Amino acid sequence: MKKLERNFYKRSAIEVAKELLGKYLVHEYKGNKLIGKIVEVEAYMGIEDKAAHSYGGRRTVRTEVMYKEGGYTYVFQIYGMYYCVNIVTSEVDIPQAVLIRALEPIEGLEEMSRNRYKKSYEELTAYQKKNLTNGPGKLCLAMNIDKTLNGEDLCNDRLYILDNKEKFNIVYSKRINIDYAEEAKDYLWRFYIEGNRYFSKK
DNA sequence: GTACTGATATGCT
DNA sequence: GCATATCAGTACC
Repeated sequence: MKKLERNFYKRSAIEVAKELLGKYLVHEYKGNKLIGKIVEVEAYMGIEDKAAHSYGGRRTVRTEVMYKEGGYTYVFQIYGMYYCVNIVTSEVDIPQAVLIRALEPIEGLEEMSRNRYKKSYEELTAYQKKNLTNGPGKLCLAMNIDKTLNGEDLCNDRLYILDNKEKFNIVYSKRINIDYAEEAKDYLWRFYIEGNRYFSKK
């Protein structure tokens, strides 16, 4: 499989979001290689999207990286305890991003299990196995993604995405937990792979 | 399986 | 001060 290149990311968040489904997110560190298949995403369309951190052109230390060209990560901390990973898309000064909401664990399950529960994979209950990476905060823990990876270039070798040609149906639905976003909360900007058991929520 | 609660960084008013 | 792009633990079906 081939690593996705810069041009893949330099399009609107909605286009990139749909095409990210089924692709492999890879994190290499300290001799570990963790891989998860992207099964659920949400598009955040920047300036015009009330749900986006960059709505109305808001620009702070936290949101700065979204103003870069596509192909970088935007990692932010939420509720004081958890991280969420986004993929920055589009061009410079167009602050769009795709939130990764769920992964299917592919490689490095033992390491993911230790990152999440401090236990080996064999010791996990069925419930814990299913919950390894099926939510934005959970997958960050499992993949060992934190603030130090904010602004990381996905065209490097530390964190990147592999292409994958797989056929599946894409389900369109409303985004999660953005009730404050008025009319924007009803936009169908959340996409997931139909029938995959590792997505976060109906 | 659902319902409730608490943890607490960042940016806004 | 207050709200948020969340999750785990507990209690109860």
